[in-house]
Amino acid sequence: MAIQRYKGLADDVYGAIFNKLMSLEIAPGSRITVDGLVRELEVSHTPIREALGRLEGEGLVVKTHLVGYSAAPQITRRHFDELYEMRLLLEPDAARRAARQISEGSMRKLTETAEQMRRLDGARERLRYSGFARLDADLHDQILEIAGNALVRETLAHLHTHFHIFRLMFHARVTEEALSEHESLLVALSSGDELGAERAMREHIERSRQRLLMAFV
Amino acid sequence: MAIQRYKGLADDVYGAIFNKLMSLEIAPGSRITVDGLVRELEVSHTPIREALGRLEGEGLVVKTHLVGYSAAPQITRRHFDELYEMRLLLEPDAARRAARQISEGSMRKLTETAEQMRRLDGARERLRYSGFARLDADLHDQILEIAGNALVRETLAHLHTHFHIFRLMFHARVTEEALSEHESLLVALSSGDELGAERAMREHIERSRQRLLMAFV
DNA sequence: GTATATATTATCGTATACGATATAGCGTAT
DNA sequence: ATACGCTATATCGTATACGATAATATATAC
Repeated sequence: MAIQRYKGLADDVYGAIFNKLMSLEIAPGSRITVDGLVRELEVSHTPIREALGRLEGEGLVVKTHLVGYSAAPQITRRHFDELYEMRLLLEPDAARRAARQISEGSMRKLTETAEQMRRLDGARERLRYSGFARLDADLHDQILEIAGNALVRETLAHLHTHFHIFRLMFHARVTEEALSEHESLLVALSSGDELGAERAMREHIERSRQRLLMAFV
Repeated sequence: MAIQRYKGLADDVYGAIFNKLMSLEIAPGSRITVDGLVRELEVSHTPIREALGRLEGEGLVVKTHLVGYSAAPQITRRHFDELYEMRLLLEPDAARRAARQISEGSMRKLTETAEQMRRLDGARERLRYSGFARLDADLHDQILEIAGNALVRETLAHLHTHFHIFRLMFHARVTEEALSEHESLLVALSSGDELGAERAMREHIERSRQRLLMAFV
């Protein structure tokens, strides 16, 4: 992640609201009153409105005139499908590029992340899945970084933000399968096998889609 | 385009600043003072700050603590390459899907847009290119709409916004070539030729890239 | 008992005032 | 002549006060 310079009090407020949204302390679709935040965070209206404006620009909150702000609604099945369709277009290609030009340092970092995920195996169920989702996102982001297209990387990170709200809802036992899929992917990457990496990524995303899909039933 | 409900005065301010950015009345990288906008638009600080916050969330302006807002910097060669790389991953696939399921009404609307572009041929140079760019964007957006993935469509529309600032910079004579490329694309779409549409779209984007690339020299 | 109208409250929307910081211009010293 | 430091101004950042609108609750009439 790129370092961010301090952008004023509104920046802190932004982070506070962002965390509330990610942790589901503010449920999707529920209202967000600025007076409530004024009392809770003990700052004035202005930085709060500015932060909410930013969140609106990013699509995490919506605004209705003379009614106020509310958290963006829950992800729908349609969005879910569209997101995975888009990932399948972008990420396998990124994996192919990554396999072509991966450095030793990047490979080591990637392996370490995968190791961390494996170690999470014994942890408590709910906590485990939350941590797993975060590390999985990190691993995918690392590959996109190696692939080199910052635009694609930022776009997916942004979509991931929306998606994360959704992911936290489920605590499916998905780790073991995903671990072996990551394994195949990393093997292809380290050996510079472009087509293998592309195929492994595509399969991993398709399977991930299937695993999460069950939650919709 | 989806209809938007009125979101208050800040919404008008947002539109005003947005237009200034698109028309290059505010140059990329130049500073935007809120007091200046207060005097010019004759509204108070609050709606202006809220609008700037939203624009920041969309990445069109950047904020520096205790310095203020400024328009996002000019697009770089690197961004340009990344954008086209991403378009090549997403749009040919969209063209393929569109060819599979296009309706008669959509096809008619598409043809009409292409006709409009052809009629622009005689207009004054600068005006022509500006209008051409807008219609070209519209045509691509229509195809993405037909393809059905709203997420991809919104993402590209968003990137296009950034890109538009850049496009207006050039007034290259690119219309004639592009017109025939659109022709091939529409023929493939109307005949339901999936692979042909995909190929035509890829070629169109690649050629568009080459045409604009000259401007970087 | 239900529906409609009115009053009250909560919240958004806007404006203004004050304090803090950075930038720029000017003067002085070397 | 140049460089350093100080002062002044412009702009951001924050807080508070007031007005407008919508949602809710209550009371009255049918």
